[in-house]
Parts: sequence; C-alpha cells; structure tokens
Amino acid sequence: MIEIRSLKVAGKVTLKHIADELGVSAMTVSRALNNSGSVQGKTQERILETARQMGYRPNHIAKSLVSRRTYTLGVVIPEISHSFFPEVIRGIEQVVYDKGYQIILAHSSEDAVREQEVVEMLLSKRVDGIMISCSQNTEDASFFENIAKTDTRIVFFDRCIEDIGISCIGVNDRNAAYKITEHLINLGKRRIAHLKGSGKVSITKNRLLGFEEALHQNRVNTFSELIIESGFQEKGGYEAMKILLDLPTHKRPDAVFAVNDPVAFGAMEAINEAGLRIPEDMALVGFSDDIRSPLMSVPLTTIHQPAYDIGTKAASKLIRLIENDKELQEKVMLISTLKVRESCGANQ
Amino acid sequence: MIEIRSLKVAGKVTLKHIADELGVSAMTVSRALNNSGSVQGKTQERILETARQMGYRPNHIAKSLVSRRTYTLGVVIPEISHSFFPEVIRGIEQVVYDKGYQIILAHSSEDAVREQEVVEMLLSKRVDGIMISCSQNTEDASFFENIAKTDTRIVFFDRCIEDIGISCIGVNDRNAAYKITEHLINLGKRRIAHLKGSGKVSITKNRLLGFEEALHQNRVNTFSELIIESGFQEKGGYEAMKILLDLPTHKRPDAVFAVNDPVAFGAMEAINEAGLRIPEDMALVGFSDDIRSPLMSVPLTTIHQPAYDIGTKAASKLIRLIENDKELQEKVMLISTLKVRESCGANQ
DNA sequence: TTGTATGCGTTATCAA
DNA sequence: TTGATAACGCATACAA
Repeated sequence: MIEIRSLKVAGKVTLKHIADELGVSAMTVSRALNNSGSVQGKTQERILETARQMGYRPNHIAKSLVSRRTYTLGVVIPEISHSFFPEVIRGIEQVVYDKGYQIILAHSSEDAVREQEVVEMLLSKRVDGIMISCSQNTEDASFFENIAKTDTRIVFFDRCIEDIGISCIGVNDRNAAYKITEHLINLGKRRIAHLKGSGKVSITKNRLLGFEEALHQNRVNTFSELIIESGFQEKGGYEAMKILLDLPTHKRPDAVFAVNDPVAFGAMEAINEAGLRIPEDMALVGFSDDIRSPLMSVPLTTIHQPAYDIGTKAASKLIRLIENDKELQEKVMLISTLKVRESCGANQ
Repeated sequence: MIEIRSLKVAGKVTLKHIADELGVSAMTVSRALNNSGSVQGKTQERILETARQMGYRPNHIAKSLVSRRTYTLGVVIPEISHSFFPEVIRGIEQVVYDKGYQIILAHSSEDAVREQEVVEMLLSKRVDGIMISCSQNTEDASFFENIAKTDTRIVFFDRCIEDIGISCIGVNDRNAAYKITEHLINLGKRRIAHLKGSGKVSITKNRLLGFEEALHQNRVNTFSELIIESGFQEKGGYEAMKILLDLPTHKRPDAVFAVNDPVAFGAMEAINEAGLRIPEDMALVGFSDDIRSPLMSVPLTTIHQPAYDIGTKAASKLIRLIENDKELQEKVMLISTLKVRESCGANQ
C-alpha cells in the first residue's frame, strides 16, 4: 500500500508528479508506464500502482509532439443525413478502433469551400491520414494532389477525384449504372432521363458514362434535354424532376435514373405532385440503396452499395498507407448489386 | 515577389523555417501569423507571404501543449445506425464548426466497457469536453462523476445518468411516455405492454415511469409480465416481443409501447411473423421517430424528438461550460411531440 | 518592434 | 537499471 502525498485531480497528473512522489526520475516513470522492460520489477510495480492511484492519464498531445504521430484519422463526409455515410462510418469505426486509432469527423455540407477548411484544420491537427468523400462542387484536384505530396496519407471513398494517384474505395459505378439503365431498357423504356450529379467527382462522371453507354449499346436514343444536373440531395432531385415534368407531354421521359437515392426521393415527390404514377406513368430508379428505399410507398429500385465494407476497406487501406511506406495507391471497386423493387415497373 | 530558398514540402514547415528564411526570430513570425499587432507592417507582409509560399500550417498539437486547449470535443454515441444519432451529430457539427471546434466521434456499440475505453482515450487526447449518450449497459456513475471533477467538461444527451450533477440535454421522457401510453388507453387498450430499455440510463427509467404513471392515473391494470427488458436495439425488440407472443392468448397484450423505434421495428417483425395484424390484433407504438417510422407498411405511431436541436443544445451547453467558469450544470428538456400514425389504431 | 529564455509533457539519446 | 539533457513546435514573460 503506497500512500500518496499530493493527490492530484485526475487529468493533470504528469510523469513528473509521479516521479517526485516516488523520488525517481520522470524517465523511469515513462519507461515503467510504457513497459520498456528496462525498469526493475519492484520499481515498476510501485510506479504503476502510484500512477493508478493518482489517476494518471498519458498526455497524447505531448506524445504526439514528440512522435509526430497522432493515431487520429480525419473523416470528411459531405452529408451525414444520407444513410449511406453513417454506415460507412460504422465500418471505418470498426477498423480504426481495433487498430488503436481515433477519428475526427468533419462535415463539408456539400460545400467545397468548407471542405477545404475542414481539411486544413485536420492537417493542422496533424492527423495521420484522411478519408474523404468529396462535396458536390469539389473541383480543385490540385488541393488534394498537394496533400498527397506531404506525409499525410489520403484516401477517397465513394466520391473520388480520379487519376491523380490517390486511392479510391467505391463500387464499379460505371458498370452498375450501365446495368440499371439496361434494366430499364429491357423493361421497354425508350425515353430515359438521367438526373446527374455535379462537379468533377467520380460518381457523377461514371454513372453518367454507364448510363450513356447502356443507351448506346442497346441502340436507344440519347436525348440531351433528358440529362439534368441535380446534385446529390433530395431538393436538387425535386427541382431537376420539375424541369423534366415541364416538358411537353410527348417529350417527357418514360423512365428516370437518378444519380443516388436521395435525388430519387426528391424526384418521387415531384412526380407524385404532378399526379403521375410510379411506375405506370414514369419509372424511377436510384443508386445507393438508402435505408428508406425499400420502405417507400413504391419501393425504389436501386443499386445496393456495400457501405460498411467501403468503410472498412477505406480505413484499412489508409492505415496500411500510414504504417507501410511501400504500400501502393490503388483503386478498389467493390461489388454492387441491382435491387429490383417496384419503382422500375418490373414487379407489376 | 519573395524567393524562397528552401522550399519545404507542406506540412512540415515550422515557425523556425520561416524565421530562418527571412532572417528574423521565430517569435516575430509567430506574432505576425497571429496578428498580434506588434509587428512592423512590412515585416508582417513578408512573413505572411513567405508562410503562404512555404505552405506553412500551424501545428495545433504544439499549440495545444502550450495552451492546454485542443478545441476538440469528444462525442460518444452508442449506435450510429439509429437515425436519431446522425441527426444529433448534424446539430452538434453545426455549432462546433461555427465556434471553431472539431469533434472526435467515438462509438461505444452499446457496450459500457468500450464506452469507458473510448472516454479514456478522449481524455488522453485532452479534448476540451465530452458529449455522451450512454450505452445500454452503462452503470458506473462514479466513472463520470470523477471526470466531472476534473477540468474536462462533460454533457449527457438523450441517455443520461441523472442526479450526479452533470448536464443532460434531452426531452421530457416521462411526460412523453405518459402521453403516448394514455393515447393507447384512450383508444380502449387495457392490457398494455412495455418493452423497456436497459441499465441505469435516464430514458429507461423515465419512459417506464411515465408508462406506469399513465396506467395508474387512468386506473388501468399494470401487469408485471407485460414489462420486458428489450435494450435499445431491433434484435432485442424482436426477442422481447417473442416472449410476449408466447403468452397464452388471453394474457397477451392488446398494445405495446416500445422504448424506442428500433425496438418497435423488431417487435413489428415478431408480430408479423406470428401472423398478427397491427393495429387490429395488437397496437404498437415507439419513441424517437426514426426516419423509417413513417414509411413502414403500417406507419409507426411514436414520439418525435428534436434530434438536431438536442445536438445544437448539447454542443452549445458544452462549449459554454468550457469557456465560462461560472456556467452552471443544467437539465434541458426539449419539447417532444406525439406523432399519431397508424400502428396505434387511431387512424383506422 | 524585436529577440531571448523558458516551459508545456513526453521520449530519444547518451552518460553513469 | 537509472538519470540528465535536449528536442518536438509554439507562445508567454521578460529584456533589449
């Protein structure tokens, strides 16, 4: 039983305090606490016990200053209220926790300016790495290229900037978009619209590409007035759909492929308001398999993305990049699956 | 135009580097960068320009070591896949971003052991404060009391430990539970079950209290075999409901009040599997107004909680506690509202 | 207005 | 096995 002379309030006890308490040096305490092996058994025991009693908590700030490692990763997401992202975070959390890291969660609110600000902040906090899914108006690739040149590792997930040598974890967007568009074609649709994303991010480009390719390969006409930019949020989907609905009746689409499910929900609302039925008057499909999609009054046909796995893959990739200098950048495309429900008209 | 002799890769530039570059002292650079006012206009300009060109990024780790402030808050949630929590986080994010703080997100996965571990880690990272919603088996109040004694501020939200002098931001659970139970009584229900939460957290206790009180005040019998612990997750709701369904037919409840919506979803599944209809054979209500609740095939009657506001209030309270020594602990009860949908049988 | 010394809490390094 | 010293990057306090 060791009596502590100066009982400190937890949270402010330092190595020095423990050292003074026991009449040893701070270094010895450090070594004992870190189990370096070079401390006498008896001394180590006394130190451990005293540290416990004094409520010692290592100061990771000081540790980080010395080690230049924070064991903290930044995660930047554009919109936490899309169910896809919390699920990705669950996956990330699982991996980083096991590996002894923490995450700082930052939210860009679909705004590139705010995105850069939060990334700068993460960099100032000296996170060991960053996982990011870009905002809808992210354009400045050089911003990320410059970061990639530093010793801060970075990995994109879902919404990537491609071809700048930074890892990207997502699904095969192009192929999936192709498949779901072809599904509409097989259902007899011939005037197919696309509510496209924004900016230069991968999913905007690749989902559009897959869409166009499917039309082309199946000799279905492409109508440029049926490709409307909607961004990635419900509101944008609603507004983009309004534009399509304002077309003369014979020019209206018979099917709509939305870049993601929230956009499809917005479109759904506009279609309902116009008094049209889904899928009879207009088929509608999305992408991402939002938690609400199977529950809508007309369940939404969509592409299921393995969000949790995207999270685990992104996190393990990032940690490997941090911990292993020889680890290479890579593009990981997980398997997505077509979820046929009712909004496409297949199950009538 | 200033020529930089030693172009550093961004992220590793220090005050000293900039100072050497310009032949001034590090302190002058520090002052210039912090706009302390005591630097000559010309010098300051040169410093700012050089810092920009060299890609200087302040090292918040070092700053924090000196200032003992990290401008980082820990947020501990039990289950990120309940839509309530991401919405709370959105609210928190909004406030902390405006005030210049960051958040470290930690996930206890409904496990008290993990909860303590992540809190210890947050403390080691010297967060300025912690917002926490307890796990379902959190029991150790003294753990939090001890933290409250230190200079790390702490605030509970939604799931609190009460009466230990720590702020709690939530809704009036007891009153809301009373109201929704009385609603069932007014609908003629007389054998009402409660799927109760777990542990010592506020919502378990208060929702049960409100439930019992409503029965009592309205002279409706309480049946102890109809109060089953379910925890807070869907699975627990499913299993608890199975127990009720195994009761002899005449002893089964005619209505069920679940401690939250995920539990109600689990119960819903069990009821469906048993071939019973909601609400005809058994009414069902929840609490929290999950994003899925209005979309279920039988939309769920529930209590709506202002999740976003709970987040903003919790964050502003915490920041005030951090920044103002005279700020007092308080219990904030926001307004919740009864959302009558179809699962209770009112809209038939 | 600018610079020097010192300390924040920890660890690497070298010496004893 | 233990200790003294310096360093991590910055800011406070004081001196010039």
